[in-house]
Amino acid sequence: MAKAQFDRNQVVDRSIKLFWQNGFSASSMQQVVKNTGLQPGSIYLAFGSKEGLFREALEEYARKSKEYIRKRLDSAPSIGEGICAILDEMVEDSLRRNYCSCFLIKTQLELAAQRNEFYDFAAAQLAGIEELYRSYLAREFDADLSRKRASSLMLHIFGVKVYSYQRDSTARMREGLREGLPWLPWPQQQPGSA
Amino acid sequence: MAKAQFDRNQVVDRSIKLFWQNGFSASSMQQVVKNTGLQPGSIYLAFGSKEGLFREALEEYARKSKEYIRKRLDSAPSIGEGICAILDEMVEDSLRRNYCSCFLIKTQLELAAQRNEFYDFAAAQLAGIEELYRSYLAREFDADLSRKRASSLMLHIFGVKVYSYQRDSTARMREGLREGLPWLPWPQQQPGSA
DNA sequence: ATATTATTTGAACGATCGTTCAAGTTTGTG
DNA sequence: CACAAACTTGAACGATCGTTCAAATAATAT
Repeated sequence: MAKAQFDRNQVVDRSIKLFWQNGFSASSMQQVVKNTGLQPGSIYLAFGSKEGLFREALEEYARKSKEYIRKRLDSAPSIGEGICAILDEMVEDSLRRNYCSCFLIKTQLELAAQRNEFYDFAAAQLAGIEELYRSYLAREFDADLSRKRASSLMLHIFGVKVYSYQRDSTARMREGLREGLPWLPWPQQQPGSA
Repeated sequence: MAKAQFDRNQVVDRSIKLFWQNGFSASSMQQVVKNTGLQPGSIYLAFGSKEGLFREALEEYARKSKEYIRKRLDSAPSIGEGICAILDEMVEDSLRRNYCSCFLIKTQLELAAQRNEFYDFAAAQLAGIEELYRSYLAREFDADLSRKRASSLMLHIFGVKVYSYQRDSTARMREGLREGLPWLPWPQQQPGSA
């Protein structure tokens, strides 16, 4: 009884990369074959279908995204400072050569018309991320304020994930975030030495 | 020399609807045939290719979007009030059964990985819309403030265009907009009669 | 009315899509 | 070592993709 000769995690990671970049429709199984090195038969035995592979990729991406937020906020001196750090890194990320927004957002926009399971999943995961932020904020603010600030935060995050495609947008985004989320403990701007 | 027997505007409008909903990849020429009533040959004589039709659809959508903003701001009592009205309508729009965000944003996200002419066009048009808002704001604020507020406005618009997919999000978006764009002349909340 | 040109028709093309499966290979078990 | 189970291989399938084009039709010019 031979065991799988490939690393499932690696295959899923490469599929995340492919689907994230090109979307579901524009990614072909032949590209998956090229990117993973597996033959069609192996992929279909392991994942069942293109949708099965996409599902696992999307689930893994969502899991990692939430894990990242938890890790960042758990290790931060305060929730607010943690959020500031996440946002700054998000803005920084838009400078990457192959910046491609957020896999969940892209999936939601691409598949909204079909209202299929992937759209539902992406929407639920994004709602889950808002809930995650809310629960952390609830440690420092009352329930009502936490809810309001979590949704305001998500509105800004979505904005950044789209605005990032604009040329030289980092400075404007940083400014916009500080204006729109004034309750966050943004680091004071250091005065110049002159 | 027979003239075209179809209404080009109508064909483009129906193509906008199709491409806007499903995206470029997931829209097939056979769907275009169904939705427009034209035969393949007629479409290819008139538009050259799927890309040619998509180009005309995207251009027309962008033209109409800018026209809409100009019309709304020109007829408003003040630029600020006009922008408030546009934003409120945008939030209202998210309640539509087949809400599908913004064609330019969706195109940008879908085709960013290929960095093709459509991505470039969508990015340029979105930048053009920011510039449009900036030029209107410049009538009421100084140059620097207009620039900052136009980009803050775009950040919020992008956020709304994604956040709209979340369930029951209108109230949260309205609140978030009023918090994030406090310099706009939002109508005072009417006190209850009791 | 006739010739000419513009447009429509729709079957058909090659390419690529997602997927299958019989045959071959590898691994674990007795 | 022999057997069986698990996995890999990769050619091939039918469906659908975007696109073409010869023939038919409609509209104008003379």
